[in-house]
Amino acid sequence: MALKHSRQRDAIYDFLKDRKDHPTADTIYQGVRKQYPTISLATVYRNLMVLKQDHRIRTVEVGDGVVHFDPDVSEHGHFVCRVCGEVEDIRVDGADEIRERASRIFPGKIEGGSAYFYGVCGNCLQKAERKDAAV
Amino acid sequence: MALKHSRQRDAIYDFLKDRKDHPTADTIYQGVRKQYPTISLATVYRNLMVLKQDHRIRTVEVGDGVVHFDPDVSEHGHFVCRVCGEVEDIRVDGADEIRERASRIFPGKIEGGSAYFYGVCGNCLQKAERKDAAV
DNA sequence: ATAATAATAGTAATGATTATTAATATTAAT
DNA sequence: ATTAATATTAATAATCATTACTATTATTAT
Repeated sequence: MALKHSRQRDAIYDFLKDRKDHPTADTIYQGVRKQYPTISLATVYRNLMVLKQDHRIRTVEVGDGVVHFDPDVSEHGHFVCRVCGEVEDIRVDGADEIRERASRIFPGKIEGGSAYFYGVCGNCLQKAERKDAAV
Repeated sequence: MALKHSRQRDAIYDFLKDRKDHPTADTIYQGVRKQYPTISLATVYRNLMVLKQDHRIRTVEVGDGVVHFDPDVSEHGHFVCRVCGEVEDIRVDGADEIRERASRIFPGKIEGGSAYFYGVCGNCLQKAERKDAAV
């Protein structure tokens, strides 16, 4: 018996599974604390690692020095807004084609991949336009 | 006058510019120290940020909790070996096509992107095969 | 040469993550 | 259901990368 059931792990996964905003470990900790007031931050970290190893969640690193977590393990990329910092899913066809092409030219074995896009999100773009118009 | 010249910054860039192994700030620090024994780690970090803002280098985040630096700012992806941890450049055609397609479906403005591949590098793959053969 | 100020060295502080440990919860076997 | 084995937890200390601070030094425009 290598892995035992734990209510805390369930609560962590339940908190994360419906979210689309890629929260950090601390955000998850704050959220789960409402249901389990005595849960420890270390417990959150440990279980997030377990869930990742089980491929039930994935990590997203966007360059802000903090690891984000994503309950959607299907193939998709991430967009990071340089203004507000939000992380959004972005689905573009052709990723598997790129992966295949990469496998052909690469001497090792490619098992996975991830794509990141950077720029300004729709919301921040609208805000900037409104500001321009006001001047 | 916003930016003054500095020998330390030159030394940092010179150390990095010919390397293809994406060293970390600490590795760069250890390297530059041979020439500038009194250079400070904080100086290395600060100048790496300056060089990044000037688009003379880029950062590469591979999921090991440390930021790596790359003097090659041309469009290319990165492969990370899950066995030895090495980071290799990988150039696949079609990235701009993907970027364009993403721009079409995304409501914001996409200014840049980066692609990561994960797996086992050629070296580690050979080692594994040799090991299999030995058994 | 001088004045203005950007950059530095050295070090303290921060913040995210991981390690430690005694106590608790889960599970398999009785 | 009890027990025994052990995975998990809460609490907290420790680690490690990065950033902030500050008195001093280097660079540059005049």
